[in-house]
Amino acid sequence: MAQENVPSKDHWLSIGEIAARSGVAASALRFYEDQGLIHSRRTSGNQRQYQRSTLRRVAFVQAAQRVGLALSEIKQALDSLPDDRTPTRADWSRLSKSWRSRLDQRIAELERLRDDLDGCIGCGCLSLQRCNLYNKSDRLAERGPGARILNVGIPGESTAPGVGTRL
Amino acid sequence: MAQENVPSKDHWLSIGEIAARSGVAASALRFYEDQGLIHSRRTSGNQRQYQRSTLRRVAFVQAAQRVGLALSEIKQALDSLPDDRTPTRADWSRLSKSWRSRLDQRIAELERLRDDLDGCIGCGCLSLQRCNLYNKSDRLAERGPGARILNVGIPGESTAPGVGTRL
DNA sequence: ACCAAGGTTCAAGGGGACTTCAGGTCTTGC
DNA sequence: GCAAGACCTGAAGTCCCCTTGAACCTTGGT
Repeated sequence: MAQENVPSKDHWLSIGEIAARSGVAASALRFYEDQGLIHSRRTSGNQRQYQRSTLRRVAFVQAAQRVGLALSEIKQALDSLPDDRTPTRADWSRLSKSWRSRLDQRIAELERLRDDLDGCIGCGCLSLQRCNLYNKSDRLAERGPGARILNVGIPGESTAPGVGTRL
Repeated sequence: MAQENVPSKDHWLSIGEIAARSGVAASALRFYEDQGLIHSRRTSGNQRQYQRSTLRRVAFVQAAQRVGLALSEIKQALDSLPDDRTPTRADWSRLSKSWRSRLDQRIAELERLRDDLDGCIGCGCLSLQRCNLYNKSDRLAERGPGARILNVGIPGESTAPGVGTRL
């Protein structure tokens, strides 16, 4: 654990180093690689070597996960970065710009939720018919959280029960 | 005015009704019940009957999930509500207050994330060692793998063109 | 040369949040 | 009084995101 300050451009990092620095377990990194979120080259002895920029990719994955995105989506975003060369400032900038809107969206959503909570449940009002929480969260939650994302399942399931609104 | 305001206190709802009005599948409701998030009594024929207030519990669950809380955590919050009687304004108020701070926390977190993204990744800086994104995303803030927040509500929105390899 | 630390693959396991299925029961409307 | 539809249970299946384990190979320091 030395020399991390040395900006040697072609300093490749082992999986253990990436793990240590990103805080992500090596097993998770291998998993990410399987999923195509990160990439490595191999040493003659078949051990993984990552570019430094991988750290940033991993950080991005973590960040995106915190926002609630699935790995498959994150992969899509990362796919827009060049594999062949280290991403430039512009590359990341472009990517981050598009994600900012997602973040903003999500933040707005949470703020709305908070306000609704204060205004509706918080006040204990019983007029749930006009409650934002309800009107928001019913259709909003297409298919509950948990694991799957949009695409999965949702066979002819009824849902959208006319939004009873009447509690 | 509305008939449904008539305080027929003992109007119990079937699981199908709860499902229709909350937009949550009956199977999910049974699951929630298994997990102790909601409760029911049974008819002589062993079918579930829920109090109206269950709708609010379910709404709360949905809302909390959107914030990224795990069911177990949500259960803890709900456990502070009385089982035996319909929660009062004060009950909900107490609960929502504690929850609000979580929401605020989470919102702040996302804002920080957004700013970091702009400031660190966005700018393409290479000083990842001091990068907030890194120092932040280390394990402790996260409650581990498992419940992921789902990003619903942006079905058509396809951020990454994907095809062009450029975002 | 040796050995421990760190890596590799592949397979299976696990937690969270549900859904689906099979087979049987209850309720309701005609 | 009967068929259709709603509901019940328990077990198994699914998705996602990893972790753990077994068995073996590579690297690096003394």
